[in-house]
Amino acid sequence: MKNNKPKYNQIIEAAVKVIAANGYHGSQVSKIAKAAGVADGTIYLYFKNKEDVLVSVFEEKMGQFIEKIAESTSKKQNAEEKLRTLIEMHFSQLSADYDLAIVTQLELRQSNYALRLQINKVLKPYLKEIDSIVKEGMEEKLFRSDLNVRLVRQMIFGTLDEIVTNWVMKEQKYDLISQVPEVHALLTGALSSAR
Amino acid sequence: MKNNKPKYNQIIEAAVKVIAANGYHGSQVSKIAKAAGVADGTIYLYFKNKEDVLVSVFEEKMGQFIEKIAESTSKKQNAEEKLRTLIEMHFSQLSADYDLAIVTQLELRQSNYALRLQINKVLKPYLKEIDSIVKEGMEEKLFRSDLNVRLVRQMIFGTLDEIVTNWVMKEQKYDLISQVPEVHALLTGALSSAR
Amino acid sequence: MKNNKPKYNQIIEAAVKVIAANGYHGSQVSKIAKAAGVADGTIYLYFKNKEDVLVSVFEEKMGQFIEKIAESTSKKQNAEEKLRTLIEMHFSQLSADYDLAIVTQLELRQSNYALRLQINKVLKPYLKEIDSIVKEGMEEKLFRSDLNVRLVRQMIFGTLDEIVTNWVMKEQKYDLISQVPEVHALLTGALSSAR
Amino acid sequence: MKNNKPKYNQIIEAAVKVIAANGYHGSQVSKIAKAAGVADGTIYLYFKNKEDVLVSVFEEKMGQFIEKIAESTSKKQNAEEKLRTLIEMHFSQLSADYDLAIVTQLELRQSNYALRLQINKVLKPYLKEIDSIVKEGMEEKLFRSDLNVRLVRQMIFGTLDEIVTNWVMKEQKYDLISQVPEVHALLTGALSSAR
DNA sequence: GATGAATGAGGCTTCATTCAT
DNA sequence: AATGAATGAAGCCTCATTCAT
Repeated sequence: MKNNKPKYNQIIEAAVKVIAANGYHGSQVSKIAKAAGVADGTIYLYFKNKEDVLVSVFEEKMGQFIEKIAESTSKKQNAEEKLRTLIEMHFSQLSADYDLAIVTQLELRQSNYALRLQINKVLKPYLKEIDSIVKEGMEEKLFRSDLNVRLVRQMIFGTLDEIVTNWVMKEQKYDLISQVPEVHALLTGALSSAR
Repeated sequence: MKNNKPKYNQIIEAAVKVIAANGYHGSQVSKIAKAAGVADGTIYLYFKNKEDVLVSVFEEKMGQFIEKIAESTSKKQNAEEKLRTLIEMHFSQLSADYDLAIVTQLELRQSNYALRLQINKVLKPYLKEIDSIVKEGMEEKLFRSDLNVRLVRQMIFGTLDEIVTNWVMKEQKYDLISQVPEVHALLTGALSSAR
Repeated sequence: MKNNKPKYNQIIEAAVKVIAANGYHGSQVSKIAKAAGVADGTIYLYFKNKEDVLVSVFEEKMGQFIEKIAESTSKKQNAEEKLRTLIEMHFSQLSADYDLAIVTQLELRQSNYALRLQINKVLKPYLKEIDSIVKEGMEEKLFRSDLNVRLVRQMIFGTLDEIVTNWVMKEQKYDLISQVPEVHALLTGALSSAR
Repeated sequence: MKNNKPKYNQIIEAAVKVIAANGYHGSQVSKIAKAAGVADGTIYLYFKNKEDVLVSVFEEKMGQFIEKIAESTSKKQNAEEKLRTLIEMHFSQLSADYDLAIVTQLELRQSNYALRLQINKVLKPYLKEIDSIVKEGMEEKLFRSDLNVRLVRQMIFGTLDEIVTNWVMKEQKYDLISQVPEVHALLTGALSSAR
């Protein structure tokens, strides 16, 4: 797919860099085109409009992001390990690509309501993944059996998201990955059936 | 105070309504002025510019929001009760003013980086309030003594914020306040020293 | 007259200072009012509108300017002396009041066509004064008898005006009054019947 | 050059016409664009902002104006002839393009201080040209050897400028070119070494 | 497929002037 | 006579999108 549409990927990569460097409102189509080494009009051969570029950035990047997390968690044996892996992968991937972290945590959130709905659609599989880990944990009796899955998912995602956003805004002045054990302990503590 | 600056408050109230109805990007100064029943230019007698109106909306509304929470929690005897009250007040206040919920959870987040920094400044006291509840709980031995206060605060705020945002985006199709006990159970479970 | 309308004169004096300090476009009515120690609305009790303030500044200041020149030249015996006195007075008065020089040479020229026509009207008596000196010089046979009075007046006024404007724009880095003899020599050279 | 930048020149020409017809303050960008037969935004492909359009009008037009004068004077043998040619060219060029005369003599002078400084920069070569004629005349002993070149230049430019401005304001009710001999006589009279 | 010059709608802000007190 | 809060018209500029080449 990448080799089939080299321009498409050039534009996606350029968009991430340009948005990370200039912010959402400073990322004009012409700037992205220039960074991608194509003409302005070429963008419109591969994308319906500017919003489509941004949605696609999110789709491509978060698609990979989520895929890798799912892949890693699937290798783990129980819900607690899967949750730890999910946190680890969430933090490590965004740690490894700071441009992407800026774009997903700060810049794309400045988009309008329509784009935000699209973004939510892209996140769906990630949220489903969290849901199934929670359900699995309940079945495994690792987690309390009376958990409200939706609320737990919102807690988990809200917590991770808030932590990463703070880390990005603090300009990564501390290490994100080293927080994994504590975060894992907090979240399993909330869910745990052990008392 | 309200009677001292009637126009100022008219404009703030109008801004909330207009932004809730039209979205951040659909809220032109002229629309806010019209809704407030004043001339466009009058806005600039009370605010430096459009951004200042938006910051002030957040300051005024979140100021009251936070103040009421602090007031209520201060009447409670221990950290667990304080946390429950904080959750209760957070949910009930936004439940009671759906326009405000739309504005704070969805629309004002579309603002530029500068405005977002201002918003963070306004939120500071709320985050401090959470911190002191956590610390109090640790002193009271209700919470584990080895908690990382920053992480816990990010978990609590991230969780509440994500829950409310989802509720707003789902167009309040379910009741927010009835979720308080479960959310409180989850969070205290995460923090609790009891095992 | 000054004692009869103290506010009127306060406003005129304030206008000169404000325009000299802030430039034509930086001199809002409210700034002039503040400098004069009156309310904005008070300006409109003494002047028809802002343009009327500016015209009046010019009228009052240039009225005095011209009057003093006429007074001084009238004491001189012949056209050559009168011309020297006119140059001397023109330069010395503007040298003595740098604010006024800025206002008349630079700032008020940025006004619109209508105001400029008013300004020309105010200058009329000065131009007439020049005319009569030229005519007197011709009668006295000091000047050539075939002079085109209009052209000569334009030469004299254009020369003095250009010299003062340059001096103001150079921020009075040299002395204006010491140029009088040379300027007088040039102009009388142009007019002189002696060959 | 004209064919290389057709839009650029269309806009310059349109600006002269629009300013001559509507005055400096009545010349909105949209009016200039319409007169040039381009979209408003097109202006900004060729000019940084509105001020840049006006500066460019002056640069282009006065550039040609000055070049033609320099070209003509260079063919003359002595300073007196050069001065006559300079006056002739100054008057004839502005006579031939009344729109340009209105723009340079009346409208562009209403511009702000920044634009005026730019205008002065453009005029520099013209003033230098005058200076060198004066110096040449002194070397040729046609002019007095003790002339203050700066003052003489200010006299010459101030005189010509005042004459043209009056002619424009009088709506060209008389012929400008026929005044050349008299003006030349006056100015050479001022400078002449013959006594 | 690729280009990039051209388009044109849309909104924040200033400030001279008014008028109720 | 004096105030000053309120008015509201008016214009520069950006930038997503198109389309002739």
